Amino acid sequence: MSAISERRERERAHRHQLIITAARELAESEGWEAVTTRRLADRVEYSQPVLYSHFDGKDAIVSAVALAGFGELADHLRRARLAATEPGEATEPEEATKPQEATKPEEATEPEAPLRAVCRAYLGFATERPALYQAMFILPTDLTFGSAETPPPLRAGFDEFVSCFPPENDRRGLHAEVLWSALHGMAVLSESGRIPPDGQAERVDFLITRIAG
Amino acid sequence: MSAISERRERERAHRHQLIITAARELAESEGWEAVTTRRLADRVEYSQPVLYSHFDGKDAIVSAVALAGFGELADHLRRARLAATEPGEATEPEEATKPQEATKPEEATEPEAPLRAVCRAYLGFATERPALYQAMFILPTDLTFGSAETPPPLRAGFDEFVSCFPPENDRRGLHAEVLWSALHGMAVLSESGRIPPDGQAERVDFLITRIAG
DNA sequence: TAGGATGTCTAGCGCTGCTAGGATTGCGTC
DNA sequence: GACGCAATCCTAGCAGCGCTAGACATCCTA
Repeated sequence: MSAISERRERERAHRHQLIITAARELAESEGWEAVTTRRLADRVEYSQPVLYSHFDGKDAIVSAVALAGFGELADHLRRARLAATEPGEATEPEEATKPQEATKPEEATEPEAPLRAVCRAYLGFATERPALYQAMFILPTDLTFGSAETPPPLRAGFDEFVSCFPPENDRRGLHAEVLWSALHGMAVLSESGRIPPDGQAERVDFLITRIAG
Repeated sequence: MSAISERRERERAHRHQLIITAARELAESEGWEAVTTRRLADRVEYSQPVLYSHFDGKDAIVSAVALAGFGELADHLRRARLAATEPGEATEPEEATKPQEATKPEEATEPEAPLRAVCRAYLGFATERPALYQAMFILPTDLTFGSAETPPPLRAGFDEFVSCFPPENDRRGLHAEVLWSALHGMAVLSESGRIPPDGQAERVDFLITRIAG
């Protein structure tokens, strides 16, 4: 009875992940308004009620996608930052695929290189995965941020911003909050066309010179 | 036939405004998810199809509320800026109600006083009218921003940010974009609890010192 | 006063998120 | 090896959504 229930639990976990993946793919290809419980059930080849045996509702599914997104974002930012601090000395087990926003080698000598790399990586993440970013920051989710039970991935991303500032800076947290706010604002305002999307590089340059100084 | 059709057009315009006002009030008291076409029709004491004789759809109603919001925001920012530049010399026809975020008199001598006043006014606007702000920046609307037919109120608000920087600054536009982005990011991230809402004042202080310098 | 245009409402379509209740499957026990 | 039970899954349906076709009433014009 043990082995059997173990197998079932394994299958259940697999299906749980399948739902999350299907929701994300559907959102990335057709937008979140196309992600309905019926279409999602169709895609995972189960009936609608199965979704509700895994999640409390649609918002919980979006939250699960968003949570995975925060994990990816933290990873993305961390790689960019490490690649910009000490090239070749990264503690990563293997090379893996370097983020597209990796800074050029000569920039690594500048003190604000990690900051620049993280900013570019953040905006790159937002523009390349708009649906995922939307789930993380715009759609209503069940995720709680400020409290004790905040999931680790949510903190990890923010910590990457904090790590861009020297440890002796006793207002790192504040600086990271403002930096994050500015980047998020730039991401969503340019995505919706409220500021010209072309000027993103110029804006982030200006932001870095002012924040880092 | 002229007087009659004029009266009808007047009534129609009045009802048009009534719908917008009702939608806004309903959203501000119960949130946008409570604004359904049925409830809205109930509130204006007409049937549903009447709404569609005034607007192309629900999004268009939200857009109308948002557009009014942009007008109010521009006005709000302008008052704050003028009150901070030259107290008593404002070209306003009358005193009217001064915005709550008006700076203290002694701040008016500082060069970045208008900037500070506008920033505070902006964040005050966002926190005091969350539903309106949501319609303007988060909900899907029909409004177009970057093009030639962009409604004037949408430009007016942005221009207030530009006016915070000296005319000889040839990168005012860029600075305004970054400033706006940062404020918008702070507004939405603190509203959703992603950054602590309490630290807003500290953050805006830091932002101003870095942006103005 | 009849005709016609204008304006409004009733009723309903296809969709949404979500759920109750029954059918089916497969394990554990006698 | 057959049976009872429990877990699993699906069919069918609810209330509500945005939106609209077509009937009805109302009012101005001739």
